Amino acid sequence: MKTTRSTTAKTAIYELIMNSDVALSHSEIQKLAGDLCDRVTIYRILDRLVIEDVIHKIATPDGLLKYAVCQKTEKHSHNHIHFSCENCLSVTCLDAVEPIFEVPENYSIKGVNFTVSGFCPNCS
Amino acid sequence: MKTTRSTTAKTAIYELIMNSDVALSHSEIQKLAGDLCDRVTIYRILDRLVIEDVIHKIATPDGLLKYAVCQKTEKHSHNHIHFSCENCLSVTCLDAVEPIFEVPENYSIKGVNFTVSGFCPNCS
DNA sequence: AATAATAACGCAACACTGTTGCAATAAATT
DNA sequence: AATTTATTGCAACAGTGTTGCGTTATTATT
Repeated sequence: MKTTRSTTAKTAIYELIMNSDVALSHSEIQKLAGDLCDRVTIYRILDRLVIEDVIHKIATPDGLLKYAVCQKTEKHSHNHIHFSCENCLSVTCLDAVEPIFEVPENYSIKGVNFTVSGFCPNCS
Repeated sequence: MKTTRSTTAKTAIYELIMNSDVALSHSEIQKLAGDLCDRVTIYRILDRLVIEDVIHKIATPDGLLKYAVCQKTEKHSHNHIHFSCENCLSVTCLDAVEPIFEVPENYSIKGVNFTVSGFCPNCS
């Protein structure tokens, strides 16, 4: 069977995302990582971390992908709101807030991606 | 002042989006439009239609941008849920459903982008 | 209806984002 | 230490979106 290995690049990138208070895009991670590894490797590491469920992917209203480690509460939930600042373009997880919604019963739900945009506390 | 003009390409593209029951991406519109106009023109027309507030932009969980004309109810609201099918990749507006949520008061809200993903009625 | 002003267009070129194949490297197991 | 193979780097490619500029076509004005 296919196992997963922990490499220097993978741990370093996980640390970057872990220690950031905003969600990071691939290009932001690339800048932060410097010459840690090739940019293709960053893509592959991000994919793996998402599959391993230690980070999650967020699409901003402009279609840019960002990655964040969410606070794991009692049971981990991706069912929370993200805030996307139109001014500084930062994306943050609003872990405390859980949206309430319903969909028609013939739809089956596998995941949610809720993003509210506007101005964050720093930019208001 | 800068005025807006109605051209054949613009009306045709608006018709395409209008008559589609799912949200359309740029490339889908390009295929449907054939040799109606250059692909750069499609980008510019989409931007204008969004600014004119007759269509709205949706980011799928994979960061792909799609465009749709939403049903205008009594007062037009972009504050509804979109459904993104993981199988057929279609995006539809669930106009009837309005999510309930709260954000901390130091955030100011200008827009929302709520996408639920899973399997649509056709793919369940 | 002809003219003038300029929004919109086509084309070419570019920048950014993400993917794939393959040989080389390094992590985990024996 | 040797073996297995997951992971990496590199090169090349594909898709997505943008910009500049000369030309075309829409709209308003005469």
